[in-house]
Amino acid sequence: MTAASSLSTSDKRDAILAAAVELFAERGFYGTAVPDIATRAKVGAGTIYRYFPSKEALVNTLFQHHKQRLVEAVLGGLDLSWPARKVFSEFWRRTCTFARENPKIIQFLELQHHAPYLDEASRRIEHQLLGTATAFLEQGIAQQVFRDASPSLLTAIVWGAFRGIFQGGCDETLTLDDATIASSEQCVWEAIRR
Amino acid sequence: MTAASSLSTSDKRDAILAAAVELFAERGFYGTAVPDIATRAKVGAGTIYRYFPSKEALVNTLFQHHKQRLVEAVLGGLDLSWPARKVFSEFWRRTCTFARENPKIIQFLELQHHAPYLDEASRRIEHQLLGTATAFLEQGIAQQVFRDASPSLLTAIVWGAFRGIFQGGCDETLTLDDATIASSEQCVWEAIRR
Amino acid sequence: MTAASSLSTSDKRDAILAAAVELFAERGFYGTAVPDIATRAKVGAGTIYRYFPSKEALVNTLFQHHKQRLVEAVLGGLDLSWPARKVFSEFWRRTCTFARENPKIIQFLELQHHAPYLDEASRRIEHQLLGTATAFLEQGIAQQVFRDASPSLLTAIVWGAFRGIFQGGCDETLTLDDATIASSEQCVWEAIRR
Amino acid sequence: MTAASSLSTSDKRDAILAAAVELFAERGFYGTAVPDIATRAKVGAGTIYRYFPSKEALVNTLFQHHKQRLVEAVLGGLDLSWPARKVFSEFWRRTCTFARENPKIIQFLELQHHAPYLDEASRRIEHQLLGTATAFLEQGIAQQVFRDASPSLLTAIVWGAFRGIFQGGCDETLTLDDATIASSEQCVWEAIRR
DNA sequence: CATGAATGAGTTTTCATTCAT
DNA sequence: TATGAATGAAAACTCATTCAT
Repeated sequence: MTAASSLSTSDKRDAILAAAVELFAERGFYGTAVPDIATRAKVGAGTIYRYFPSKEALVNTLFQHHKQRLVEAVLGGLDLSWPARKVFSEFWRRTCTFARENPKIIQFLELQHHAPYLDEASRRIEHQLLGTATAFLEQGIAQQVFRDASPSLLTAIVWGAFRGIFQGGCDETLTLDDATIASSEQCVWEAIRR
Repeated sequence: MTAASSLSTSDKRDAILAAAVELFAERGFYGTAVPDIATRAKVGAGTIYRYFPSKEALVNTLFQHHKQRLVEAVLGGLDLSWPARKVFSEFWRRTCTFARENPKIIQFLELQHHAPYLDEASRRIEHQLLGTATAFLEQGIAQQVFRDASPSLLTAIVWGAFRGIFQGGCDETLTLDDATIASSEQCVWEAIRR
Repeated sequence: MTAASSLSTSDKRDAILAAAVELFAERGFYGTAVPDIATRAKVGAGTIYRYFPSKEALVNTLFQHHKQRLVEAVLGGLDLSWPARKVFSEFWRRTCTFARENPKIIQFLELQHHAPYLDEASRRIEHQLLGTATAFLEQGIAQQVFRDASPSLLTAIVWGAFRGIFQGGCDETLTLDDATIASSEQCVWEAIRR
Repeated sequence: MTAASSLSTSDKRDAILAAAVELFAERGFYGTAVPDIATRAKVGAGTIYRYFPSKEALVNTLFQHHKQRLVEAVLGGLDLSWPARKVFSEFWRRTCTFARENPKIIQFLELQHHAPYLDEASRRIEHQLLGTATAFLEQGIAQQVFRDASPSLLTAIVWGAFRGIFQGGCDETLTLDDATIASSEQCVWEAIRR
């Protein structure tokens, strides 16, 4: 067998992950059959079980991997000691850009929110972004940059607004272009600033 | 036989609806088996099919019923010719109150968003609240009460923020008390006002 | 309650029998649901079980009743000592007339042929007509009126031909008018006569 | 592993078809449960759905396959320009031989007559044998070989008689040996000849 | 290592039968 | 006596997972 006629091991695993994230995003976990993932990944159904012990393990692997990517894309190199306005602006721009470039992944991540099949590791990572956001907001509240409200409330508003906008993009009632991102940033900033 | 020892026909239907809305809210449509609904409703599995022709018909009945209740609770008696600030305030207070009193229902409604098993009637009613919101925002934008942004964007931010806050309430990272509602209203108003 | 507002006991039983024979003829035993019989008979589903202990008992009652009626209609007052030609002619005319006047009943009886749910009594009566026919044919063979073949074979041909013609009537590829009956009698007579 | 210890894919499909035709012949379509077919075919219940999309598709596949086999066995190489007596003789001998060698199949085919679950293709093929028979009889009537009766009537008598004889064979009131076949051919020929 | 046919437990749904009214 | 709502066992069918090749 020549190199061209087969995929390397890692490529197969990646094909499975890519197919699964799309299908889970489109139809949800219970709505997606393992053989359908295999078909879209162009591998045999049994092959999936060489890389993942179960459908649940697969969805958890995906969740942790992509949540991590999101965290890195949004927080990587962000310095919370920068001015709050700049931090927020960066955060918003990065989040929206990530969403624009990886809509299926955001859709996938949001759909799995609090799902019963997520394991401990997935649940832990789910709170990572939230934790950093809360820390940032607490600091800003103390410095009287942000409204004197619970950091959880401000986090809920900011992340909720992002999800609403992202969903608008998916529904095609909204276009996630630069102008919209800038405009939305302004709105959400006003929601939280003092 | 005493009145307490048996349920009337209508009570059984109601028990099925109540059990189903809870389970769908907790586990989603595909994650909920019909016999689970029957068990929680304390009826036989076959009984469900005396009231609803299929699991899909059941979820659509629930969706339409509760979405209608939400629309009425939020929009009933609301006069869009009132000052925008007052309309918004009423809308926000009513929405949050409904969510506080009917958390499972909000959770259920949000989970079914754009689900493939929703029928035409469900999809139509899904857009009713959105349509009124957009009309209200358009009017406010024209009157320079709201920011000069697309009404869809403002809708996405307001409804997204509400969902974020509601989810915080479910996660118990937030308490939906009157103070939080008032505080959040202020935040979201600032997000959209000019 | 006045006499006009309710059916007598016997009328209900008859309504059930009439509804059941039609449905069994149209859809077969397994294809007919008991509640459908109740609906067509305009009685409650439970009422059927006041007259018949089970669906199987109902079908056996029907089978025995109508098979008996058929036997009487075909053999009643027939004297096997008449000339064979006349006996056959009477038999054929009576059978075809019964079929023309009671198509559903013939259809029902033929559909249940050798069904696993028929009980001993039904199976016994199923052979009654056959037995008389065989006796008649044996006598005719001995008298060299009929072909020198096994009476079972002649019976099979005569009854098979009748069923074929009857089915043609149901399919509307044939009209069971007097001319057709006379013509068919001639054919079938030629098949068996010496 | 030896050849005997496993079945090829096609063997499994064949085992399902063979088990299904027997059970449908014995108990009818509605009286046969899919798991019963699986048990008799010695496959898992799910396996049936790898080869046939539904129970209805299975029965239609069987019907079309075996009806086609019957048509070929009876009509293959038959030349309607041969003398009518010879054509009839061949037809009768072939039909009876097929029935003797494939009793379950004849039983199966006759039981499905005009069943509501038969699809268009099945219904079309059902009329093929009938059509040829009618054409042959029409020609013979025109040539004054056959009785001056409607071809449908003669067809009904011939096919009905065959079914009666076949059923006698199943009931064991008749033996389908060569003598019986020859004798029956003579009888039925007399029924239709001028 | 890769496969995909095979499986059986689990799903949705039907229906003969019961029983409180 | 008559009812029809209620039931649960069993039907058709699906799909996560296994295993022989």
